Amino acid sequence: MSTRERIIDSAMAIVRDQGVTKLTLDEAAKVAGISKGGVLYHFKSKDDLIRGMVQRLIEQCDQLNHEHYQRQPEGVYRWARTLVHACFDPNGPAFDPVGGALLAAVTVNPDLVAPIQAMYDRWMERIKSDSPDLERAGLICTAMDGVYFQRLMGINLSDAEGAERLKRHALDLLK
Amino acid sequence: MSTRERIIDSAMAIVRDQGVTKLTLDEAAKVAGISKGGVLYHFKSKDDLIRGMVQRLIEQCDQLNHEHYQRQPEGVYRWARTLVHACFDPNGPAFDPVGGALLAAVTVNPDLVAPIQAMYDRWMERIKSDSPDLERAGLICTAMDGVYFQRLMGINLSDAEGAERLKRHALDLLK
DNA sequence: TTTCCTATACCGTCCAGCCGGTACAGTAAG
DNA sequence: CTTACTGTACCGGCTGGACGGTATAGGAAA
Repeated sequence: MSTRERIIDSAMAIVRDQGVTKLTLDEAAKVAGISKGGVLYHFKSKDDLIRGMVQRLIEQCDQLNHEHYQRQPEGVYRWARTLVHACFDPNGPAFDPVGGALLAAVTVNPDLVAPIQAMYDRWMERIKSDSPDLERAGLICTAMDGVYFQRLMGINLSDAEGAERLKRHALDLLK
Repeated sequence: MSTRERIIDSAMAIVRDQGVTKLTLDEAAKVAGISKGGVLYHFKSKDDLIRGMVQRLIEQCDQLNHEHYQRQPEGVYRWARTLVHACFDPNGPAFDPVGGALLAAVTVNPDLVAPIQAMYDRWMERIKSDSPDLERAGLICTAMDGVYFQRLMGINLSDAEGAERLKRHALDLLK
């Protein structure tokens, strides 16, 4: 794996394990096993590093969505179903909150969220394209955001089995 | 209004207007019109200040919920309906992101979210008490979290009228 | 030799927390 | 009444450390 990728991994791990405020160039370098100079060679500023993290997050989300899309049977609500499955995929970025990048971005510089907004817009287009009842699909997608939000914040509205039931219920509504 | 309350107000305003990273004791003091020493007299540390902000947020949420609960007609899903109305109340803490306190808490010290978790637990108890279909109520509450999340992050899944339709759709499901 | 990558040393700034003070009550003895 | 004392609220300077960013040199591979 390239050094650049290792640095992003490290930054993600820091945000996940220690919190956003502990994400410093020094710490990222230490975790990645190189010096601060090395980090600053690959990312010309801290903002740039966060941009890289957000980029990574988006790529992982897109890839996961495409994987699940392929696996979903054709028919109405295919994209919405995809989103639900992706949201609950234990190996996806929705778990193991790689999405700490989001928090880091919002915290340090709200402008860095722009690419995420673009990702949302893309999703919304897809949802629109194959959802007979847009209100219903929208509600469920928003609920998926809620799930993600709770995980990010470390808040639990329901336990593990509750989450499983939520997922099934959402999918039931998309038949 | 007491100085202590004024300081919390100022801290909230800073998070809202300038971002979490700009929340410093100096700045809070400046906005509140007192000195840093004064701030530290009322809050013995920055964490303590944030605790105060979170506390305030919770009180506002609880109060808003009780107001809306009174206004809701009796019957099933009364608490769930309350939550939806509170979430879309333009004068509630869900708008005018006082909830920056949440972000501040998670950012600076994840432990400070604990009171929020307790608030969620209280809500969940209430929802359980009067919802015939718990899965349905849970899905909708989670969607409300999603709405809040999007507002916090400055992300829009849908526009203003889309939000209004979402609200109506949620309430239709709770009849 | 040139290019790519990494290490070391350093600078300026910012910030949390500390602390010695001030102002101003109230209050109680003399 | 007045003096002496006490507690509350607040001020503002200081310090030690952390952090972002720069400059520059070392070294390996091609």
